[in-house]
Amino acid sequence: MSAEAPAVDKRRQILDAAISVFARQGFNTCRVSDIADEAGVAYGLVYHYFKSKDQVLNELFTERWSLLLAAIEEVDGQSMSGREKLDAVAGFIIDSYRYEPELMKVIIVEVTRAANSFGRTHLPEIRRAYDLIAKIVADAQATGEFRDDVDSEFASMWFYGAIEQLLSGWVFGLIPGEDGDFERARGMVVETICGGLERRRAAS
Amino acid sequence: MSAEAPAVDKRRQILDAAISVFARQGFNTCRVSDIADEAGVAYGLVYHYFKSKDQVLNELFTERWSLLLAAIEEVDGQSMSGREKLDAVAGFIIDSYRYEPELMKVIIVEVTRAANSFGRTHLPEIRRAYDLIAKIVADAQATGEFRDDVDSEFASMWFYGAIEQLLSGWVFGLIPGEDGDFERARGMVVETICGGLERRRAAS
Amino acid sequence: MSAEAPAVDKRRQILDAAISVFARQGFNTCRVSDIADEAGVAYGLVYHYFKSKDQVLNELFTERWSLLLAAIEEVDGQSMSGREKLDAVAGFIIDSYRYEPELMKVIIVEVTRAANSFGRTHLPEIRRAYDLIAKIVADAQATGEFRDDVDSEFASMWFYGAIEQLLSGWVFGLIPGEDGDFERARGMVVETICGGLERRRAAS
Amino acid sequence: MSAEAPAVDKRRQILDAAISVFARQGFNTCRVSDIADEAGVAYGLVYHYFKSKDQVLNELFTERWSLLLAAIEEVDGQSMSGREKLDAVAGFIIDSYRYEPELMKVIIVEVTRAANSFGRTHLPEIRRAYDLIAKIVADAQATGEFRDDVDSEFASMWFYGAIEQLLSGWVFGLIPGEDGDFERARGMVVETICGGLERRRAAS
DNA sequence: CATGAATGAGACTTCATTCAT
DNA sequence: TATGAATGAAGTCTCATTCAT
Repeated sequence: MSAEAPAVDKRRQILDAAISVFARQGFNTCRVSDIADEAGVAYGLVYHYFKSKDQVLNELFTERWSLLLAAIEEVDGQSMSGREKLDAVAGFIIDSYRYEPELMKVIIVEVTRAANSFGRTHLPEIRRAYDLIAKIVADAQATGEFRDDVDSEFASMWFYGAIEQLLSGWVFGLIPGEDGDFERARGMVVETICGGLERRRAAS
Repeated sequence: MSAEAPAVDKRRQILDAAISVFARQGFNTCRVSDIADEAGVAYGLVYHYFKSKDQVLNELFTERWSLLLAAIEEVDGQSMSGREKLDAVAGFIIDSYRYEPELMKVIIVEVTRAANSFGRTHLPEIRRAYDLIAKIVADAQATGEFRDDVDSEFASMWFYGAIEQLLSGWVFGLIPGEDGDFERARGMVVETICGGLERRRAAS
Repeated sequence: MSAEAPAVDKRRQILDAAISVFARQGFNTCRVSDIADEAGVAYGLVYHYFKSKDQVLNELFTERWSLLLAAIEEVDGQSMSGREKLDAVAGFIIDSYRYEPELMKVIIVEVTRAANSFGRTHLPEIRRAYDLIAKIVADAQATGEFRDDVDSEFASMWFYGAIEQLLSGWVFGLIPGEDGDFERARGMVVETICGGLERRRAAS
Repeated sequence: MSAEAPAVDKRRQILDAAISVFARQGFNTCRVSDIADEAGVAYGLVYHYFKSKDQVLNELFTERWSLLLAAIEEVDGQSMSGREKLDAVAGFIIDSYRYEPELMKVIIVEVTRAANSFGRTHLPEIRRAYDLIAKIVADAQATGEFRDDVDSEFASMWFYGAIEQLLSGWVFGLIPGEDGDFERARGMVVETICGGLERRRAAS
């Protein structure tokens, strides 16, 4: 009855194909034709929708990263303890990997760590995430929940780094990534980092 | 009187030049001729000493990573608490960056996170480091110093990931990396991670 | 009452747009989409009216060149001296540039001098113009107006070449092309070439 | 005994091959691989010696055009009548074509008339030639040899244009270009143009 | 050891043309 | 008539590697 979305959205098809190809072969190694083949479209169509191979990756990153930023901001807006907030953030990132491991692999491997190429390009957005996490920590320090002898900016690095390393471990197959592991890992990383950040109760 | 070492060791010169060039431009982007130019040697000489561009990076990585492994092993052999051991390991890595930031940037950016190329190649050595750290954690759990409800393998990831993220922050210029910051950061990261791993003393 | 011509003749619109685009960017450099954009029509419409990009230029050339041929033939049919005829021809060509500089630029730059592409294709028509001019010269030689020790075919080249170079000078901005210059240039070129071709009156 | 020039100068080989290929197929139509094939060298070697396909043509043009400029300047420096000077210049250009027709074809077809690409690039050098010829005319006007009611800059256009058209005629095969024709054409073009430029002796 | 010319496979990108709507 | 998405052949340029000297 109503106008349907087009049966196939070729642009989306290309982006999805790119995720698989980038994840499998890496951005530098794969060819544009690999993406087109994977998407089942003609070579030139990639250039109809995207200005360059770079732009495909940029778009994938931006698309996903803005979800992450939105998620952190939303979490931060709620009235929760610092631990609860960090737990929610960890959960979001880990679930992102759980449900879209290829995309997250691409983002971590090709962007956030690519200090000389895409990382440099997207630095403002990447930094924004660190800053948001740092703010969560700083707020918890202000309420007395977290100790204040650890710089919040640095703490943000420990927290994000620990999680990213976790994802790397799964990407490399170094640590078990079965179904239950995701929840367990999330509990442990929050327990460890927040445990380290929390003010100790006076020992007897 | 005696035969001196050659005034200049061209092989070393090339390796050192490669560090700078890889750090500045990235492995994929730079050309072999850039390395030769930086080293001040003829183009073909790179291929006299190295089988390929890849091998140059492999050598740089292996050279440095084996020092790291040796350092961790040595630390582990000493009779120290878990916290003291991890502190020593953190110190070694941070000092590596402090004194050779370009080399460490190359290793992190081009190898340990390069899941589709060099990271895959050097996985055994990289894993070895994680395993050694995990062992330190496991031993401290066995003595009761560290809580045992956190998997030592995962803990190893948090610890290493936190430090690598720290280095990334410096590489990207996201956090201050002045002289005093190195010691401060080391104290804080150990305090945070070990603090989170240590068994809580009974609260009053 | 009667069917009107369409408010806009898209075909004409495309041809006119092509003149501008070819003049500005050159035939080889411009894209078919540039023509469509300039004309304000859809991409594919160019192919509705023309078989290929080449055909657009062919049409522009033929359209204009046949006017030139007709003009020369008409001039030649009149009872005038050789000088008067050449003056009329020069006037026609110069006025063509005066009123449609872009089109004439395209014809000269992209066709009459393109020895390996369009020039070769349109050689018969181009040659026809030279032949008509040569005939004017030959006739004037037969009447004794022009000296006959200069081959009429060659003379045709001098005459046409001088004028084309004049247009080139304007196209390149090498010589002044203000309003009065067109008439002056015409007078001078005819004076020079015809002066050189005319039988000298006996010197005293 | 003495050091010989290298048996083969590959750079020269490539330039010479480019002349043939550009003349035969045109700059735009030919591929870099055609040049390499014609020269009998590997594809990449073209890029070892030249930064781009464009630069090959630029070099060919500059190399030849500077000879032309030098020749005109030398001619202008001698004590000759205007007619003699123009005769010498015409001779130089015609001989250039006579002995290197391919190169001259390339220069005329691909550069001096290419108003949107190479012609624009080399405008200063091209203009320099016109200016030198204009100076010869102006000097002859000052001595009273040439009439002064024809602008010297315009006269330069007629002269150069007539000769270039002559060469075009040969390139297109429109006029005979056998051995004797070169000298004849030269005599005729000088006779015609200079005849038209010279002050008429008073008619009886 | 040292040099740098020579090789050639490979990738990105462009764009004329077609075609389904 | 009109649209613009889709196609894919083709060409330039790069650069790791080899090799003759």
